[in-house]
Amino acid sequence: MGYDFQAVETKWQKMWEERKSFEVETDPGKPKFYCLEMFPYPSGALHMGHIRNYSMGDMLARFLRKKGWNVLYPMGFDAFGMPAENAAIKYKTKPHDWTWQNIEYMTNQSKRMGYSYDWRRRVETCNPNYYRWNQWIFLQMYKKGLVYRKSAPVNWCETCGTVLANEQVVNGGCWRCETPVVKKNLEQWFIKITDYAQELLDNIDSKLTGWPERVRIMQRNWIGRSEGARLSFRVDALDYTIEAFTTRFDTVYGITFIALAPEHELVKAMLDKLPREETARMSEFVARCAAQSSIERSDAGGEKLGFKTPFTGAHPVTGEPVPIWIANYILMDYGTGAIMGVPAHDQRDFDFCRKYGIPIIPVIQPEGETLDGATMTAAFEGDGLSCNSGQFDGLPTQKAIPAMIDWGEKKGLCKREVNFRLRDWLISRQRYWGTPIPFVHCPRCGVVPVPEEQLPVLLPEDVTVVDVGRSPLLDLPEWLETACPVCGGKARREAETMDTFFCSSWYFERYCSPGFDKAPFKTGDTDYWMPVDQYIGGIEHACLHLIYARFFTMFLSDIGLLKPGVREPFTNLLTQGMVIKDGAKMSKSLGNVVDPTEIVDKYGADTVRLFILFASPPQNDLDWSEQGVEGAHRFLNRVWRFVEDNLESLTQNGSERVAMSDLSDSVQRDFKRKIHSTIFSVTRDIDEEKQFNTAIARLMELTNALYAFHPAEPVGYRLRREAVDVLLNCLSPFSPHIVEELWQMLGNETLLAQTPWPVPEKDALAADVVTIVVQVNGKVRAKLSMPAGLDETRLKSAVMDDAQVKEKIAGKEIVKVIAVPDKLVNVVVKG
RNA sequence: GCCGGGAUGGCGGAAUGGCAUACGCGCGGGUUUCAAAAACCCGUGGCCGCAAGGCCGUGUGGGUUCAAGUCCCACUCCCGGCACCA
Repeated sequence: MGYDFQAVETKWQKMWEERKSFEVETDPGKPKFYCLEMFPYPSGALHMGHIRNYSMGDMLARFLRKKGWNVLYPMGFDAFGMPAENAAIKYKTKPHDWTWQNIEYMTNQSKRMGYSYDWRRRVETCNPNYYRWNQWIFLQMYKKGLVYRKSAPVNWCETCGTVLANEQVVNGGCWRCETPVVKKNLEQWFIKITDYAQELLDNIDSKLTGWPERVRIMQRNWIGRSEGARLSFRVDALDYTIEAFTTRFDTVYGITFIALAPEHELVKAMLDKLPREETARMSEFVARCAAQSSIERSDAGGEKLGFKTPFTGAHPVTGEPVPIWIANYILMDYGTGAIMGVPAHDQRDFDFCRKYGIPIIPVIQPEGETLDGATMTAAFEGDGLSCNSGQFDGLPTQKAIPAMIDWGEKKGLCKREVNFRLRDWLISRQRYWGTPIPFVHCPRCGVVPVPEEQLPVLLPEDVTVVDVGRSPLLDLPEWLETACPVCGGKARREAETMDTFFCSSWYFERYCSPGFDKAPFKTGDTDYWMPVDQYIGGIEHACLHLIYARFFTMFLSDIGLLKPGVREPFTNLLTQGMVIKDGAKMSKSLGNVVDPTEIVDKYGADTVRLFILFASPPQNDLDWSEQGVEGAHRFLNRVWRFVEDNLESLTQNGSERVAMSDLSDSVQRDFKRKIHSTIFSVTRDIDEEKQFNTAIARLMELTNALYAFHPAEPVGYRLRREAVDVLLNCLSPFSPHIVEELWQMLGNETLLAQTPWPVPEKDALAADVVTIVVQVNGKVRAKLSMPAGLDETRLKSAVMDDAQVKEKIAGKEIVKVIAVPDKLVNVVVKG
């Protein structure tokens, strides 16, 4: 059916490649535009979500090229990760082989879609020429004091003797043997991303103005800054000072208990001091908390568990003894792992105290109420007037907070502090298929970095993965055993690898100079290309990837690799919605997956690209409909047929334009206007609104107008040729192959991909005649054709003189007449 | 619970406070055909009416305005994020 899209698409893909149409170079003489999509994991094949993402990016890249920008538009693969290890076991292959096979397959899929990437710049993160720079950057971070080791819990299966990723924990058990998963502490590698928390937060307001509001809010919440004070409780019996953070120092007089996280270091010290029986009970409680999954622990509705210790701490202000409890709802990884308990003004503390019979003392009274600790049914967390708070009684909350902290600081009772919800980044993974962490464990010198000149620490490729949990590196003594870079003695390599988010935090800088072997990238290239002007990808990366990449850019700028002005990697961000079918996200488990390759075979890449951009605005979810695909295909056939059927008259009438001023026939003038208003709207929809669906709708309208226009004289034929030129030009970013073929059929020797984007003629945008809507009391009563450009007064009198209008308002008193030039007149009447 | 976003024909969706439903899908009718496919043409929010025309209509209830899908207030439902964060 229709045109031979197979032949056309293959022909032009070959042509673009031969002519190197999309290869770009750093050229400070030209204005640059960096258009980037989130690179895929090479899982086997591109899915519809990828196709949607890349069809948007390619359309923009092609559009911007035609607008005269020097466009960097690259593609690569985020190629390390656990699925390769699973696949290696399943298919009895090697992660390396499986990954590279997928990379080649997916590259070919992309080429078949006609995406205009500069393929010379392809980056694969599993390539040693890439990951050696991961290692190098990691060492720079180490030098700057941003890398540290700390013991942290991992999911552990006793039966398999392995570490499990969060996704491998199913209902609290191992995904293979169902053994309950336990937390086990391991020494792990961390990066101090929290050093950048404040800048990461500040730039959201000042620099990320081209990002969707929703992502900015998500990042703000993720970073989670809160201002407050740190205070301390002296525990003489243990010669220890408990530190706690609070945002409500104004409630300090309402403290009735102290609560520690079960993992708090003081808990261990207590165990040493207590009699045996007490120790047993306490250990048992701590073990019970530890057995709770992190999900149970962090469930707001979950039961609060507490254990009263025989110790007390001194109230920071009054010095009175305050009982110390251990509670499951206190988290070790936020604040200090200890809190001041103020049940009257914190719901969690309130629930805890009601359960365990701890006294409740209100220190804030809401307006028009008097709270009584004995009868309260819920904590009061709002603002009110302080009470039971010494000299601060009667102060409203918003004043009490700063006043009491000022006073506390002067007296040495507390210290202003800012806390972030953002955690340091745990980057070590107990896995094989990743970037080896460039460190060596020496029995004499400790943990020492591999010298830069010895990089890369190569990841052995010829390995057999037998068990997902156990890294094969541990069974490769020839790789594991090495010489200590400091003392030269026998030492062991770090066998853990980096989180793959590390790889994806700077790949866009690598694209600027992909082959460079002296540094991660050439500064001259990044100075020109960075930052990315338009980034496109899924919303699911709103917090992790998009924060890590921002942090990397700040760091690389701090060490002078990126110019100081580049603090943020992505100026504009577009987050596309999911591809939905039958009401759910396409997924293998639901069996509603549509394979892009099959659809491309059936309808061609041009059709798929067009449908996917037409079916919904970019941010929305897209409902997959094969009937919709047929509609898009029908449209392209209509365009093809028009050119083919009228080829003779179209080629005989050259493309020199007819000026608006030379047209007198109203049908011709309207048609000319349709052509130019189409250019205007399509340009605006793509460039400013990022509403690709409406841009395509306008092109469909132009095509409809083209079929409806019947040229009679030579001027008409020239106009029709102008319309076809504009249509093909504006359609080319969306469906690039078919239009290239039609363009050639029309006798052009240039590539449409390199033909400048059309500019609308100003005088072809203004209308001669407009339809004036006439309303009576806000209801449409007539539509009148009027010459354009009448001012308010003349419009009013013209409308009021109209016989039809006179009839509608006959016998009624005119109260008021509102006129909007070229649009509408509303007559307000009474009676 | 908190923070966002949303709700428009049978469906996807369109509408700088100014003609609600552009464009596409689907559906109905027709042309062409031996027949079908493809293509083309016409119609397509609901109700009343032979018609002209009228009334109603953008989740619900109020408000502002000459005029509200659009702005304001309250609510319902759906989606997303965060969630015992001290």
